[in-house]
Amino acid sequence: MMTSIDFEKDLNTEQQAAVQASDGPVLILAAAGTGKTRTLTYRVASLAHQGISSDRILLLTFTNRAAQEMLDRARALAGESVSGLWGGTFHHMANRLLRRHADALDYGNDYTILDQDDARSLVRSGAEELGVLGKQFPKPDVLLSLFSLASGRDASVEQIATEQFEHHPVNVEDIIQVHRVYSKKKREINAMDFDDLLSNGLTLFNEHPDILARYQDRFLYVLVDEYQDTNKIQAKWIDLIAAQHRNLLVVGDDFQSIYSWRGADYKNIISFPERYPDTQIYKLETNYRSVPEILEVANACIAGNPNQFQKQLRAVREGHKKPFLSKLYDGHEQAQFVINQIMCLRVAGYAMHDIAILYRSHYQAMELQLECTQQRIPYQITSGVRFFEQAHIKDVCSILRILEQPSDELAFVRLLTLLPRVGKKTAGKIWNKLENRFEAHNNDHRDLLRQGLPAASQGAWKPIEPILEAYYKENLSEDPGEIICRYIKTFYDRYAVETFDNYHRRMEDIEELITYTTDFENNEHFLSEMALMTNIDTELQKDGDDNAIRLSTIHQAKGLEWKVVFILWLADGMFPSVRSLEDGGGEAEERRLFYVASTRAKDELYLCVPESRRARDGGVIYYSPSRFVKEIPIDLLATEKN
DNA sequence: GTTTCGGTTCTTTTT
DNA sequence: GAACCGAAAC
Repeated sequence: MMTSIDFEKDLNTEQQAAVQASDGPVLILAAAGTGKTRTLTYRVASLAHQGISSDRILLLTFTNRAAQEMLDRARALAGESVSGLWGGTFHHMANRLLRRHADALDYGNDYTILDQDDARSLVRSGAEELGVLGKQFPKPDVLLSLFSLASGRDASVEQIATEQFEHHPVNVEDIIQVHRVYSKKKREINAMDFDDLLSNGLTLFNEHPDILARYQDRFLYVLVDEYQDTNKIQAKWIDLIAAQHRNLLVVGDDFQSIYSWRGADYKNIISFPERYPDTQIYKLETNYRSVPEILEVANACIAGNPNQFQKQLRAVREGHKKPFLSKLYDGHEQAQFVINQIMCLRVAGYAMHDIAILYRSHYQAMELQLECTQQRIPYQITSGVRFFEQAHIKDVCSILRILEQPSDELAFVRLLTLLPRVGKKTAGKIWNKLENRFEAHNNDHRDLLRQGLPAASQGAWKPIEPILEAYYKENLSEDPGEIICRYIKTFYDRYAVETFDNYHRRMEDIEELITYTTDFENNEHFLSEMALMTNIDTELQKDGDDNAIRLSTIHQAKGLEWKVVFILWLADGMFPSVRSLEDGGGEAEERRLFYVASTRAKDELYLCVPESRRARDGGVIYYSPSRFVKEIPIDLLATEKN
């Protein structure tokens, strides 16, 4: 048995009650900063303590970061007794099941996972084939998010498209056609996008009761983090897998539901007690994170939202300072203000990494980035482009993909179009000649390929061929890093230096990628993991710069905390953003976003309210302060320095 | 007919 | 920074 855990000492009474809840459905309403992760990990440890074998516990999270943190903390607490735990994101779990059972749904078990980029090009080529990609038609990204919404809400594309384009002259029938072609193409190349992982996971259970029964029986306990962010498909899947033992514990905070745009349905959490009438409900309201002045602002801002579980954040910390409201002329002045303030905070003893600047959208941080660079203030930003979706990373992975999955057209085309004088058309022709399949160990296939290449690319292709052969001869499927190394040596290094102005940085990324491959036992595992891994900071960049301030979107800041937080662009139209207000529930969600942002702060919170912005045509747009700021009783805020 | 190049425009949020 | 579009180059 492991060392004993002192539940009474480590947890407050609210948390203890939740951790020691008896079997059956449990709903934990955990407000921001109330020790939600702590409660969940202690629950896991407590189950292990009771002698429940950890491989019969399923723990679902939303982000890779949350999964990692939870597993680490559970292990620290309960040691090896939790090592067999099944834990990860929904997408990971679905992938884990589908790798075993995809054949039951007429997929190959070696299916590829498409990221946003891949999905986009597939949709584009579908739309091109149908000849609908004119000016009057939505762009691939718009179509994709529409398909995604349909999938997540378990609704038809027709329904979502009709809703979405109610007031626009868009041919819904064409959209349905594109969706059909897109789905067909995915089948042809044996690929699933992120949504397919979830929906196929559900289909697997629905259509194969025998498989479902196995997992229902297996998982005695199912725990779900961030339940308010689940979509319909996920909720159904959870209900199914927990149906036999009914030991379903969900943790969430409807106040922090900020993902409805991708199909999250906070009704899942609201209606949980109705779906499970014997639910035990526990509320966590004691906040350890923030000073009372910050919590008062957070409570005040969220109180007006309709349809929610009533919760009040109760502070345990001592009073400090009121949040500071700063009215500024424009983004430039805002940047100046933030930087001046940071200087003061430094003098007051705060470290760089105690400070975060949060904003609605990436572009709202541009002026600040500029200013920080000029003033030599180190900053760390989680940028819009995700590590694994950068061109050079995808380039070197395309060779791994085509080796692993002969029907992966996207990888094939990507690989070939890197060669000189080979573009989409040429690559497509060769792919057709190969009858939509490239087996690298097949001599005929390689001959066909070579013959299809224009003269200008023959020289570049030649040294790549031996790598393909070596994959089989030397059994390199167990060492994807070696494939990348050889590929770089023979081709990509030269390509990169000729193509990218920031060659060195990109090659460093690739070096990191190679190191990263060693964590995986083979190419297949590596590829399917990295498709699900979107942020570098979760895995590759754990050792973030300790001496830098953090710039982040609010969405990416969820679950994190800093001593000092600045919120930028609190202007009506920027935050809440114009686009989010267009559809009905938009304002409430934006308000929750503001709530999430303000509850990230431990000691000090700064609300920045610029009143104008340069328009594209050179004019000036004026904004009134964000409605969220106006809603806060003025005496809760400080407006002058004390 | 294809590919490549150069200029222009626009950035929500994530697995 | 990357997606898009039109023009130049192969």
